[in-house]
Amino acid sequence: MLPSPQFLQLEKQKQEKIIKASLEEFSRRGFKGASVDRITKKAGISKGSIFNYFGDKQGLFAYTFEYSLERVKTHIKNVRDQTVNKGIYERLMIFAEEGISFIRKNSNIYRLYLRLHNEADSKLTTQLMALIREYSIRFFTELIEDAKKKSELPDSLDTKATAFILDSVFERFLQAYSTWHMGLPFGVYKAKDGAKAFIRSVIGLLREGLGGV
Amino acid sequence: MLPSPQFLQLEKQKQEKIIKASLEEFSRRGFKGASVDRITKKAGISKGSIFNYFGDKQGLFAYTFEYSLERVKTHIKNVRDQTVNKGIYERLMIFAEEGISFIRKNSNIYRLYLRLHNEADSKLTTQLMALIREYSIRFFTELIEDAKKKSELPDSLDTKATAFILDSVFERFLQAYSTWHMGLPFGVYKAKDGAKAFIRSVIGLLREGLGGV
Amino acid sequence: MLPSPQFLQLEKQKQEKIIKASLEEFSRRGFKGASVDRITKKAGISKGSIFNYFGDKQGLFAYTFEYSLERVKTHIKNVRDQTVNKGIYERLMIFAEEGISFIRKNSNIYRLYLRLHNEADSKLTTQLMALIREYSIRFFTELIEDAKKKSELPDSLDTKATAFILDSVFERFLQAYSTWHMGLPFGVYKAKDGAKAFIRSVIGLLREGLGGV
Amino acid sequence: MLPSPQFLQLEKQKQEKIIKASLEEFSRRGFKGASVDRITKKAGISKGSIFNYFGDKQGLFAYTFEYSLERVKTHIKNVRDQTVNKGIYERLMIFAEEGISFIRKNSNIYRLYLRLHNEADSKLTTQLMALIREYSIRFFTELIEDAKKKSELPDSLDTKATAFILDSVFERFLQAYSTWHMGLPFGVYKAKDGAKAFIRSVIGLLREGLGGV
DNA sequence: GATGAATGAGATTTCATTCAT
DNA sequence: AATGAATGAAATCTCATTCAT
Repeated sequence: MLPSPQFLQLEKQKQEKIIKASLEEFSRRGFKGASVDRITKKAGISKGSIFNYFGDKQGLFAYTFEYSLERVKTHIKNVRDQTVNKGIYERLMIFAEEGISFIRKNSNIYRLYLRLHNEADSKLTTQLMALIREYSIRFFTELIEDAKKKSELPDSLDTKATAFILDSVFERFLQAYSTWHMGLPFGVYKAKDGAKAFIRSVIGLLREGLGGV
Repeated sequence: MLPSPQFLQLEKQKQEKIIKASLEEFSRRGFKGASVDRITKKAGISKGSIFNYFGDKQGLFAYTFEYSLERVKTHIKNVRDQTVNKGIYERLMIFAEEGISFIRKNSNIYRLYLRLHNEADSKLTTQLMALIREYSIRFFTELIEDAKKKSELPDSLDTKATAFILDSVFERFLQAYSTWHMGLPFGVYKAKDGAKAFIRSVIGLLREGLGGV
Repeated sequence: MLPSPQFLQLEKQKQEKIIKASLEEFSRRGFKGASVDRITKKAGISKGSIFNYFGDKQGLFAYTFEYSLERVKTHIKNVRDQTVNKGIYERLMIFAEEGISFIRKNSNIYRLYLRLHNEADSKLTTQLMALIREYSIRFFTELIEDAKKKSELPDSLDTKATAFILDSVFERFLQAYSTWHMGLPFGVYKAKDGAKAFIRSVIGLLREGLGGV
Repeated sequence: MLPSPQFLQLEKQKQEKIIKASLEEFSRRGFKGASVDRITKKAGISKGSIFNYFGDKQGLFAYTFEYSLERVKTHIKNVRDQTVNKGIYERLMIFAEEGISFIRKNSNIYRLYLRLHNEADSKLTTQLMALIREYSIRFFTELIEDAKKKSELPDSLDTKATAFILDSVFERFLQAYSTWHMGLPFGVYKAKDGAKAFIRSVIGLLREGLGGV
């Protein structure tokens, strides 16, 4: 899973150019569909070099994915740490906004994640998927437990079910936001701050409940 | 998107054998990973025929997908019609149970759907994804509007946001249930009726709200 | 080790063209040095076909080798059967003459055999070499035992050592004859019937012994 | 065929390390199969240096081979000189024993020689093979002529044919001894001094003749 | 209309050789 | 003089698609 020392000694700019090309190709075409040839051409390096750096196609994919995952984790950690003093609902709101912002700047990373559903045969992919889901669920679990401690949420709340709901809704929200075809049903997305307003409604609903008999 | 007349003139049994083989291959390996050769062998027909029937690999995939979608639609319609006289929360509960049951019997169809995330660049796949989401959202929208008419849900409820939440949570529930690696975080899935109990908690939470300050 | 049915259904002429091209390439360049591309071009078929027929490069090599070995075995069997009523020394002489004649017509087969020394790592090659040596030694052993039965050779003769000497000398003779660079030291080879005269001397020597104190 | 002055100016120890690594690689994998990378790593020098020293892979091979040949020549010369006062048959026996001993200590050199059969198209290899055979035949010719002078062998003996027989049998003996798969047919090889006893029988047979009508 | 052998573009991967440092 | 990262030609192999039978 480690690239060769040669790769790590490249100037950061070149490293990033390679990762970016790889990320773009894998996120648009999936593992099988991606062409190492296209990646090297996009990255402006030779075919031989990419194999020197990563051993084989799998190695390149694994590194690209881990690199991306690291960026996501860092992003999430940052948001968590910067909102530690705020209330749970405000935190969720900020988390959604920052998620949108992250996806806007890193659309390929999100697409790469969506791809993973696809290659479920390979052990590698299965493990990667498990990593992500675990990480995400754990994040929400911590958020909820923290809120209970601070008496922002009732102690009686079912943590697992709540984490599940939040994870589902937020993942779907970002997914809908990031892929144009998911956004179509929701005109609100087009309006300025439409997304913000929409997620605010959703969070409100989750808080108050749908109600009814 | 239409197979050739020759295909439609085959006896239904043979048609289904072909679709089943195709569904199995595409759902297990994705579009790129699927092998036309394996499909023809599993289906017991010649390589030439499959191209006569569907033009190319894409055509076979498209038809297989549409066929599967039709089955899902029929299933959903049936559940909707059979529960038209029940309350909204009971309907949701039955919908979840029937979803589990459908997936148990048609695991390949659900896997095929998950695969679609993967091939997002091809126009075809994008359109298919849009179809599904639209259909699913529309189903929940109808459910909610019907419940409002019957005064089971308050008129003031934001229909779009509610449909979005329900769609997110239910899709994720079925996804978690159908793929072993998603189920791991939730021990409840292993217990008899664990899934049922869990989704009941989730629906309860959605109804009552998370609460808190 | 069996080629696909498709290959066996080709007209014999085409089959032979392919084997001939393969034999030529492998015998001139060894396994590693041989290029499947060059073979297909020489044989006038497509790259895909050769893999359809033989699975992979190894399969092509194995079949080519077995095909050649079969021809050698048939040749040896024929000579043995046609000389069964002759004396041992006349048989050896005829065996040498027929060996020369076979090599003249099948120089590639002999070169392929010489190549095998080279690829001693691969299990396949090792097994093939063992096959040949065993076959050759067995042939001489039978010849000697037959001669003992007919009282042409003394019963006290050490069969193993004798078979070893005959095998060594005959193999080397054919080797020297077949590769121009081995022939150089022996001017006799150039003269008409020089080879015949030379091997006659050698057989005479083996029969009478070198003598001396 | 000459390495660059830079190579010759290296300390002998380093030169030998390089040749040893090269010999090991070429003798185990043949010319095509050998990897320059592995050689440089084993030798502890850089890839650039090996090309500075020997021009290209062929040059490295040629030098390695000549170096090895020189060691063989020296060995043969030593045995010849140290046995100059002994009888011809005793000399042959010692030659065989010393051959076994040499191969035991220099298995790579012998393997390299066996490899040469393989690369018969390259002019280089062809020339090298010719060198060896010529040298070997000349050695036996000298031995025989010397024995004739000393009246150990009859003047009437056909020198060329005799040299040919001895060369064949001794080469084959060493070959059978050095490669495990050649040794299998001869159980005698396994016993202590089995090889010695066997070659003694063979030499005895050559001296006395096979006999018979 | 059905067949399946033949095709060849394209994929991944290796490795001798070069050349800037 | 030595280094080793970069190169790219060439190798093996796959597989959707065609087309003669």
